[in-house]
Order: sequence, then structure tokens, then C-alpha cells
Amino acid sequence: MSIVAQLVESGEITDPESAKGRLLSEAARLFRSRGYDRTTVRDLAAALGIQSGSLFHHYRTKEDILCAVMQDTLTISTARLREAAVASDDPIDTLRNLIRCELTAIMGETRAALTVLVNEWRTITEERREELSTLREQYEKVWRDHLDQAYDHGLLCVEPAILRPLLTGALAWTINWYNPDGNVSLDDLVDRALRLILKS
Amino acid sequence: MSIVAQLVESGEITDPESAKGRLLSEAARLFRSRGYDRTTVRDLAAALGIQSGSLFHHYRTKEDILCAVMQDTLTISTARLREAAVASDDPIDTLRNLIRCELTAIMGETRAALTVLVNEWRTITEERREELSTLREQYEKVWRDHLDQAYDHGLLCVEPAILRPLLTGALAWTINWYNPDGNVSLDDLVDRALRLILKS
Amino acid sequence: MSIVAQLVESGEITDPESAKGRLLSEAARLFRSRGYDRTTVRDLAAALGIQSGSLFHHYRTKEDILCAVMQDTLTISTARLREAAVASDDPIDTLRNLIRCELTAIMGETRAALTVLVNEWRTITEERREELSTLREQYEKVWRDHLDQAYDHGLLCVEPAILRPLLTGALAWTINWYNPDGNVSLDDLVDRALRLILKS
Amino acid sequence: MSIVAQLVESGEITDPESAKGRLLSEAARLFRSRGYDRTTVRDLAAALGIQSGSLFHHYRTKEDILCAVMQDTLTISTARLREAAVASDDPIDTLRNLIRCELTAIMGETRAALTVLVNEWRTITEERREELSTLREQYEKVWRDHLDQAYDHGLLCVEPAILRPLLTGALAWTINWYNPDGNVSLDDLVDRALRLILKS
DNA sequence: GATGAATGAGCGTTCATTCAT
DNA sequence: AATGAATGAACGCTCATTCAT
Repeated sequence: MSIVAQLVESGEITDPESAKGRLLSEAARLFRSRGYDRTTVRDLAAALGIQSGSLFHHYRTKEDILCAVMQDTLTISTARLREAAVASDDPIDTLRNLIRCELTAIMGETRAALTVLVNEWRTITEERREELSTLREQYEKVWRDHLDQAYDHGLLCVEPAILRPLLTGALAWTINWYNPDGNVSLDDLVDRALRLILKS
Repeated sequence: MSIVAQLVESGEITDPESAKGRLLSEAARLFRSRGYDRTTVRDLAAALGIQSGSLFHHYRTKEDILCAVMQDTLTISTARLREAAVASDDPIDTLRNLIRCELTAIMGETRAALTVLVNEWRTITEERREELSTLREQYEKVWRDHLDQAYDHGLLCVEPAILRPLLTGALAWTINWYNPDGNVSLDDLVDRALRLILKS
Repeated sequence: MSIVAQLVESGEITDPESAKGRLLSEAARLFRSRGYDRTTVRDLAAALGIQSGSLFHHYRTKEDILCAVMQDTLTISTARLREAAVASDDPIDTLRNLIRCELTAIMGETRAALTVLVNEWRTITEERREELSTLREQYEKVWRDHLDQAYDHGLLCVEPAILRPLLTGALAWTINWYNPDGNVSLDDLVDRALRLILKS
Repeated sequence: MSIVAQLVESGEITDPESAKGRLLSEAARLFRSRGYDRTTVRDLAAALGIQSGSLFHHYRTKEDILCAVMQDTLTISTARLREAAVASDDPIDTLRNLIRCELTAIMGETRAALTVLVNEWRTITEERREELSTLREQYEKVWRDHLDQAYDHGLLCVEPAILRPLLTGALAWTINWYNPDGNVSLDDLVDRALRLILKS
């Protein structure tokens, strides 16, 4: 059973097959391509083939939709990261897996939602940010645990507290330049990011 | 004579002391803190103590203001980067200087404008983007030249074509987490970023 | 069944009883009395007892409203002119009927819209003008056919190609001076216009 | 000495060679081609090579400029019409001269101002309209006198009180269709308009 | 649940006019 | 006379949201 299916079953995320789920994935797609502010509720409604007023039966406000997108994306990403983290016993392999997992998320199906998460963070209200921060911290905890471990083994070039945010930026930025269909494979990219953080 | 003063004299940027210059720096500040879309021309006018209609004596449209902010910032940043690049003969010192220069820009007075450059890039029209791209490429050329040189000396952990965008992201992202008044000094941060890209 | 009712049924014009129809007739009235430029969407909305923003549910732009007014008016006028043209077999009676029909339109319910059609023709975009020109030509064709016929019978003082635009002007101008409640009856006016174009 | 020169000398119109005169003729040209509302004071100033604020040293408001254009045009037109009226003793020749004079004004240099006079009449304030009405009546008096005379000779197909406004419209409308460079000469057009109003 | 007309505050922009220089 | 920056009211239009149906 896939991770997404499990999270749907446990009620942690909205079923992407449901009406609400389709709404969220369409929203993620639009928010990413046009930006949150420039995406109107009419755009979203049109993309779903409904009237704009009908959106508000599912979510109270446009911002609620943005937050739901962020929340589900974070939940899925964290679950996937955890899975990636236990796939190997070797610290370096584990780091490679984490990097690949994060890059896959950035490039893959959750790409839209993640971009939104980065670009529209300041868009949402303080209160909402705090709610989501809890989820973000769970995600970051996975990274921190394994970076600490690798650092204790003397593998990293920089202490985790600084290394992680530097790496986060490096990976997040790939969305602005990396082309999966170009002449740098994803494996190459993962390898280069890994070399960046390793000591030797 | 300062770099900014020289650029003003040569007409490459708007004098920051002039009415237009004050308009631009206020715009950069507001666009950064609220985002371009969420900053209204009335906000900007109020911050300058004038009427909203009066803005349009200086710039034809709001987007013109955004572009002027981007252009001046890029011009200043490039001039500063060039200056930083020639301060030392040692390749590693030069890289350190470039990193410090970029971080200083991100943290310092041009911080606002640079954030805009990143966040509002897709906001502007295609045509405008091309104009600005020329300026961006001049900036990047300075980096590329010195990274190539360092790579030829066997100093870098990754080939420049991939290293530079990874580094760009790592440095740009600092805006989201680094606190200049916290317990990591700017020198420390520069040092850690340098360690990231060096081979050993 | 009235001509208007038939045109509504066939979908050629907007039902004057519908919300959109009331909007159009109010627009025609205001555009006529103040001119298109001087009529604001807020004026129009106020006259309809709605908010200005609500107008844009019915028509995308103010110009769309103007064009819709013009189109419906032309469609109705053409239908009426055709009806008037077949009411008699006598060429002179037919001309009299056409003149009366045109004057009735200019004086009557479509007066506002017709004035707009004349005064705001240059207001609308080229593209739109071409669309409407087709309708105008249909209207003019009715006139041309019957003027040609009358000319062939030797009834007219001037060849139709010049006579028709001279007559158009003479009739259109009545809006600037003729008072239906004054001491010149509509029948008198029709009679005088007819005398103008007949040979004897 | 030309009529215009005489009127300038007597102070009845603004010298077209003077700064104000150039302003007026440029205004007439612009008002005609774009309409009064759509011509901005900046357009006018630009056409004159001055700043928009400078216009207000010559005229207090934009409407003042419109009225000055109307006034001068009416004054010149009336003087020319009077001249045309005394050129012949023959009633029919005189009518022909009046028609030609009016058409020449509509087509010629004063064309711009005359269009304004027709199209922007409702634009100006009540008070202003009364001032100009006096001038208009002087112009109309010339026509009325000669039409009355011709009617008394049994030459006209319709009584002057109705004939004149019908003719006014017929001639004014030529601006919408007549092309002086087309295959209908001005003489032909004058001839056809004359046939319209004559009895036989 | 869905519709779609309506809201109403707010947007970027225009423009006749003013006025210190 | 002329400038040109500034005004401030008004413009056409947008859009998240509401609500009767």
C-alpha cells in the first residue's frame, strides 16, 4: 500500500481522488504556475469545471485552500522522507537517499505544492504559519537526526545547524534552473549535492 | 568615490538621493516586505508622503517601478562583485570575497531589491525579463570566470556549471533563516559556505 | 407577435425584460443624454440600483455594453425597416413608409440607441466597427433596393448613391431640432422629407 | 485683405498666427480627430511643444479652449457666408453659393471646428451655449433671409422653417461619407444638394 | 452541493488643474 | 510666460466572498 494511500486511510491528508483532493491538486498547480495572488478563485473554479461560488462549500476562504495544499504536501513529504531514511544502514547512503527524496519532491508531483510552500510562506497569517510550522519541524527533524549522526561520524564539512539550511536552499533553488530532461541526470544532481556536504 | 556615486555619475543608476531614487528604495523595501502584488501604489505613495497619482509622474506603471528597482540593484551588485573579485590574487581568497559580497548584498541595503529579483521574476513581462537577463548574465559572468579558474586549480568539489546554481540557492536561502544579530557571525557564514564548495 | 418579441425568441437581440435587457436600455438612455465618455459605469449601476462591479457580470467591459446597445438597435431597426418596406406596392408610398420608419426610430424608443450609434461610432474599436458594419449594410440594403427602384421609375431628383447619404443626414439631424409635440406633426415632417427627394 | 485678416484686425477672432491662435487650431484639429473628451490637455500641449501646465496661462480651463474654438469658427463662417450671399443677384445662384460655402467649411480648414460644434454642443455648459447661440443665430439668419426670398419666388420644395434644418443635416452629414478625392466632385455635390431643395 | 447574480472594497491608472520656481 | 512636480477626485475594472434559489 502506498504512502499516500496510508495517509488517506489514516485521515491525515485529503484523498486526492475525492472532489476536495482534486481541488487541492489543481490549486497547487495553479498557485505554482501563476503565484497565489495572481490565481483567482475563478481560475481555480474554471479549471475544475465548477462555479467560483461553489469552492466555498469546500473551503471557507482562498487562504484555507492554500493552507490545505501546504499541509497535505508537508504530511506526504515527511512520510516519504521517513521512508527514505530507513532504507539503508550506511550513513552516506542514507544522506544520498534523503537528498534524492527531497529533490524528487521538488521535481515531482508535489513540486507545485512545495514551490507554493516556499513562495507563499509569508502570504499566510501568523497563526496559520505556526500550525504548519509543527509539520515543518517534523520534516526537519528527520534531516537533523541523520545529519547529526553523519556529523558525529566526521562525514560532514560543516556543522548541521548551518549545513542544513544551506543545503535546503541549494536544493530548493534547483526548481529555478534544473531541467530533468537536460544533460544532467537526477542521479548526477544528487551526487553533486552530496559531494557538497561531505567532508572529503 | 563610492561605487554607487560612480554609477550615479555615469547615469547607470538613479541617484538614491533624488526624488526618483527615494521612490525606488522605498518601493524595494515595500515590495520585499509585502510582496509586489500586495504592495499597492497607495501604500508606496503613503510611505513617500505623496499622492498615489503623483507616482505616475516618475514611472508610467507600477511594473516600471519594479523593473527600475531590479535594474539598479543588479547594476550596483555587479559593480560591487567586480570590485570584490579583484581584491586578491589568491583564488580561495577571491572566492571568499565573492561569497561575502553576495551575502552582504542579500543581507544589506540591496537585500530588499534582491529578494524582489528572486520572488517577482515571473511577475514581469517577457520583454522586460530579457532586458534584465542581460544584466544578470554580466553578474553571473564574474562568478563563472572565477569558479572556472578555481576549478582548473582543482579546488572545487563540483564542476562550476552545477556548483554555481547550487551555491546561488544556498546563499539566497539565507534570507529565510540567517540572523546577522544571532550567534553565527557573517564571517562564520562565509567560511561555512566556502567550505561547502571547496574540495577538501 | 411583435417584431421585438420575434427577435428575442430567435435570440437575435437581448430580451428587454431581462436583467441584461434593462441594463442595455438604461445604458442607451444614459449614453444618449450624457455621451458615452461622460457616462461612468457607476452612473449606469446607480440608475439600475446595483453596484458598479455587478455590471461586469453581464458584460466584460463598458465598450461591450455600448456595442450590445448598437447591435440590438440595428437588428430591431432593420427588422422594422423590412416590415415597412413590404407594406405597400406603390413606390412612393413605400418611400414614405421607409422615411416614417426611420424617423420613428430616431424619435421613438430606439432614439437613444440610434443617437449613440451615430455619435459614438468612432468610439469603438476598429474590429468592433467591422462587426457592426455588416448589420448596418443590411439596413442600408433595404433603402438602396427601394431607392434604386424608385429611381428607375424616374421618381427621384438625385441618383440614389448620393441621395441616400444626403437623406440620412437630413433625417438624423431631426434629433437636434424636431419636437414631436410642436406644431409640425410627424406626418408633416415625413411629407416634407419625401418632397425633398421626389423629382417634381 | 482676407476675411480672416479683417476679423483679426477688428478683434473678433484670435490671430491664427499668434501663440493663442496656433493653440486653437491645434485644439480644433485634435478635438475633431479624437473627440473633445478623448483629447487630453497633455496631447494638446505635446502637439504644441509645450508643457501641459503652460496651456492654462492662455485659457483658464479646457472647456474655455473648446468655446474659443467654437466662437472663432462661427465668426469666420458667418463672415464667409455673408460674403457668399452677396456674390450674385440670382436667387438660385445665391443658394448654390451658400451651399458651396457651407460644404467648403465642412470639408476645409474649419472642418475640424465645425465637427466640434456639432458633436460637442452638449458638452459645454448652459451659460456658454447661450453665448454661442447668438453667433449661431447670426449665421442662420443669412440662410433664412435668402431661403425666405427664394421661397417667395416659389423656388423651394418645402417651407424654409423645415427645409433649413433638413438641409443642415444633409450637409453636415457629408462629413461622414463624402470623400473630396473620390469620384464625386464638390461641384457635383453642391448641384445635388441644390436639386434636393429646389421645387422642380 | 451547486449555482450565479450581487456585493463592495480596493485596485492601477488618468487627467484637468494648481503653483512654487 | 513657462516649467514640471504635485494634487486629488474620478475612472474602468477586479475579485474574494455571500446568499437566495
